[in-house]
Amino acid sequence: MNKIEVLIVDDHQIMLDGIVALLNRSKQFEVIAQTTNPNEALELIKTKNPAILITDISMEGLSGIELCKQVKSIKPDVKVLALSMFNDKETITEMLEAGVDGYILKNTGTEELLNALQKISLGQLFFSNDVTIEMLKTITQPKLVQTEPINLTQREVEIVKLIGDEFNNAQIGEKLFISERTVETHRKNIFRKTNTKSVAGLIKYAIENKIV
Amino acid sequence: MNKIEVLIVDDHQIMLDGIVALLNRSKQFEVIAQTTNPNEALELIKTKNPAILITDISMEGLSGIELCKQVKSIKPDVKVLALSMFNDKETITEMLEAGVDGYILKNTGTEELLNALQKISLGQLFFSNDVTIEMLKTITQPKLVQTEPINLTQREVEIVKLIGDEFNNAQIGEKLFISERTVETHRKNIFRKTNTKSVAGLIKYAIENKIV
DNA sequence: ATTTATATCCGTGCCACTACGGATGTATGG
DNA sequence: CCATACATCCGTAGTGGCACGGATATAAAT
Repeated sequence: MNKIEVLIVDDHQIMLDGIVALLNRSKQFEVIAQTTNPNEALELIKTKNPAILITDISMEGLSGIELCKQVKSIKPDVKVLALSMFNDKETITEMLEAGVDGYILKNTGTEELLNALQKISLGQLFFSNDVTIEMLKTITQPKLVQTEPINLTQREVEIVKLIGDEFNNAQIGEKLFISERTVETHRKNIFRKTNTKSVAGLIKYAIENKIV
Repeated sequence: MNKIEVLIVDDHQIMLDGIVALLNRSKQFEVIAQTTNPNEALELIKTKNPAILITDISMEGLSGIELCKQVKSIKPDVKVLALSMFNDKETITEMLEAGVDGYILKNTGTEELLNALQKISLGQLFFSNDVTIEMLKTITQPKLVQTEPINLTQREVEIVKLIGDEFNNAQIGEKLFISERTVETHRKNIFRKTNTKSVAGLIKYAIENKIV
């Protein structure tokens, strides 16, 4: 059975040595190249053609995010595993957009790294638990804000939504089984409450408050 | 070593039997109760106090989503693993919001189920690869819209901004030293180009495209 | 040279929405 | 019991925006 060929880039020499030593003990993976220079890594990928690239995220010269994007554009089949100290939402989101196949934190155990490499080599994705939790927050958080600061009554929120969907007063009346006049009154009250004076302002308010 | 106690609810009897049989062979987990009725499941959780609840998502009477929410509110320590046939974005998002600890697809292998149960019992999260891919889409998709092209001319963008600032046509005309009629024409063209028919839609478009 | 996109301007008529000022019934809470 | 908030409804008057159908000038693209 052939070993899976891995390329590692990390501008911290110690970290780099550590990972290399760890993988050298593995029977499944083989480090075919290593570098502290991300630009050099890009060249190595072209020439050495590894199956997996393990990359640090914050590096001088070329960030892991940029590196990942470039790798994916020139060699889409190369799997990329991001290795980071941080698990902030922004970095994670950017890495995901860059098309990363896995993202693990540097403080996680060695078996986590091997686990990740295994999954990734099978074409699956792998994310550290902490990273998954952050992803979850990104997905659910916007929805949580929704329930917080709304002065509007339930009925008024309904009206706002329908206004947002480009319905006019008559149509809204039909949908809610109320008179067009009532809709007008709600509108009036909504504008007063939201301190807006046109549909433009209202929609901005609605979007800010996640009503639409 | 004590076995981890599991409660299973699935309104498909065959599926239920299958999972129970599978877990009965496991040395790590023990099925302490099973039911096809989600409402009964809720009662069983109160009385039997399992460590993990495995639940189907689409069930008659009480959906897995609602069940999860209720379980988490009365017994926050009970871990919930969702089992579903589908991996659509909406269901996944709803389950995440309900506070689920894991989500796997019914077509995945048995070792995936055991894997998930292990992780979850350790307080971690577990999601099937397909589910993770959907989550990824949810995170990255909204950002992709952002980079989409803007058909509007410079002048039109100015107008849109001013509309967003709640100015009427006359005021916009004053500010830009053009006739109110010209503003109206621009408006007309803007609505056509953005494929919107009211200020509401326009502002939504403007916000999505970062014009406002 | 002609088409296309842009930016400017104009008239007319209609209707949706706004402003203003009411009214009624039902909860909820002090 | 009364005040308050909410949801419902109505009339009148006025106007802002929309539809439709034009026009002119400039610049870039074909």
